[in-house]
Amino acid sequence: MTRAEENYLKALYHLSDRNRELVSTTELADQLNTKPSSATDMLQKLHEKSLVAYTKYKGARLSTKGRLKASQIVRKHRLWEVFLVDKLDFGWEEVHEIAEQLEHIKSPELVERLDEFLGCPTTDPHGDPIPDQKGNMVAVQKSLLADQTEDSSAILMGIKDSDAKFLTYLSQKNIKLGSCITVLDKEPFDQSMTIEIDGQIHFISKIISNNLYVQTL
Amino acid sequence: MTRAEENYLKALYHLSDRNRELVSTTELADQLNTKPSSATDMLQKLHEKSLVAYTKYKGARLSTKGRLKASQIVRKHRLWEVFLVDKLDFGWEEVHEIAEQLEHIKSPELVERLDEFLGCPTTDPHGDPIPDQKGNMVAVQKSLLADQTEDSSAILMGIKDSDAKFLTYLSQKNIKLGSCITVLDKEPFDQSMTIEIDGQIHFISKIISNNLYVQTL
DNA sequence: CACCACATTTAGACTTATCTAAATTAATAT
DNA sequence: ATATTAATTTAGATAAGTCTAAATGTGGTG
Repeated sequence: MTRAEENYLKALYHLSDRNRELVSTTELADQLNTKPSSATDMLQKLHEKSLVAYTKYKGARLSTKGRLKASQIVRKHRLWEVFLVDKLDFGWEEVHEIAEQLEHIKSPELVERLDEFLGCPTTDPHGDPIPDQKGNMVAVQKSLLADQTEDSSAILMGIKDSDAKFLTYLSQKNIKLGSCITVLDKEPFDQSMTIEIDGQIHFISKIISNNLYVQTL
Repeated sequence: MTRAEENYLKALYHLSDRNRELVSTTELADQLNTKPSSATDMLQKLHEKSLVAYTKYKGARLSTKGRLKASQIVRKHRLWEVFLVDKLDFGWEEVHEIAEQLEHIKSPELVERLDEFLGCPTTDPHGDPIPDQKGNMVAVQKSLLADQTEDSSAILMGIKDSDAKFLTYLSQKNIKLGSCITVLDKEPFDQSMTIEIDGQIHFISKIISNNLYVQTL
């Protein structure tokens, strides 16, 4: 498995997670910052290798074999993220790029020893579940902060789209996984919220609250 | 810096460490399991980039810039080896291959945090010194076990050529870095030795004793 | 049902790193 | 000093992954 192949499998894994449908070459190319023609080439190659079910002009889907491969890469990515945050004290906004590299290290033994060393975590620093060796993972019960009612409290469980800028924004406001969030006020007009975290008051837009997964208390 | 470029710099670093002379394309190619023609191509490329001083038909030597780059790769390699052995309980014979991959991870921040996490070690699990960020390292006072006299004792400080088979051989005999070795008998004829380690008696050939660095007590 | 707009694929080119085989240079021995 | 040998370099080919531009297919709309 080359690095490029792994990246395509991972991209398909993430895209079909949400869609459940066939993934188009354009979607795939966008996800990977490449051109559709490159995606076509790679899909044909991965189809040859039985990692992807692909029909010309229709789209692609991971095969069982491909999904397993992809989940193992995601597993590695998230375990390394836990390592970087828990052991090396990186901030959660700094780890994605480094984990993108570490996820390609080839050594099954290493993955399992790392897992054990970290105490077999089930979620990564952004709240995303870590697949086990077979690709299974615990389904975390997550709802959006945007859907919380006024005066309710909830625990921050995860981030929907964790790009570095957003994570930095959260860090600055001292918002972390596990933080208890109380909705003091919810504006019916634009759905912006006034929330309390650790005694601090913040005003957040719907864009923000729509990007935070919580578990209602 | 591509991975191939890094591997060539590292190979030059290791070869010129012992030689101190110009490195030939054949030597370099052998070290990397490639052909001399490939080495020629890469040397020209690295010369363009001012990482290597190379003159046609004569040989190559790292530039100051190239040596620094190379030492940083070696630094990463050895730090990761310490991580694998100290934190993940790998045997010293298992870590080289994995570290060959990890040494190419690009993140200066990661290296320094890893260093700190490991307690800023000065030698790797095979007793080789770990360069600092500037490429400096502590010169360990090492002599060969083969040169020890009868009835003397010494501490095992390092391995000269640490290939996996040899390391496995040592593991099986429970010979580790830091072990105290007493030379009970030295055969003048073939220079084979009878040694004692942790109360156990072993017979070793000159080939073995010539591959073990010790510090005389 | 034909046509248009858009998505998708193909064709051909480029880059990196490698190889084999041929040409060239250096070193050595007569 | 020259010829032979061995190392080295060059030339041309290959494979992976990407791109641009051109060709082709798909689906919706009038």
